[in-house]
Amino acid sequence: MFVTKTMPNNKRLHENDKSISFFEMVYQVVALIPKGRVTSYGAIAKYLGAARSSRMVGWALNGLNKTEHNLPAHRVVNRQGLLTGKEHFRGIPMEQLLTDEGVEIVNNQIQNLSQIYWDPNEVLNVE
DNA sequence: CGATTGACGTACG
DNA sequence: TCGTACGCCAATC
Repeated sequence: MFVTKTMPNNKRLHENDKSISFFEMVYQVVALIPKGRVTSYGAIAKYLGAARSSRMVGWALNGLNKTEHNLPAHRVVNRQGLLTGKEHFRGIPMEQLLTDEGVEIVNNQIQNLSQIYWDPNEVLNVE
């Protein structure tokens, strides 16, 4: 796995722990996305304390492509619910992965996004 | 080593 | 409401 020190069960893992990289924190959050739910690059970036680094989230996921991983990267879409990264998936298409989890997709657009949207800021940052 | 480029998002006109 | 500009961090050119 990519996680070496702080595990996902530790909330606010990014604030006081500088020992892990931005990428590793992205991987941790992605691993937490529940089945049948999706989140956005920006939401992850915001949760990591870098609200304007959403591009890096995508970049981090891109790094997963060249390596073996078991992360649900297909559950990360852009803010509009578009499957912008589908072209980068090898093997099973991103659209099928989501459909198998019960996510409705029409023309690369996730339906009822607001219902299945999973915001790490709300779920993981509950004080 | 500087410039460009991304699985994006926000700000501004 | 729509189009353009820029930021963010890391990797590639």
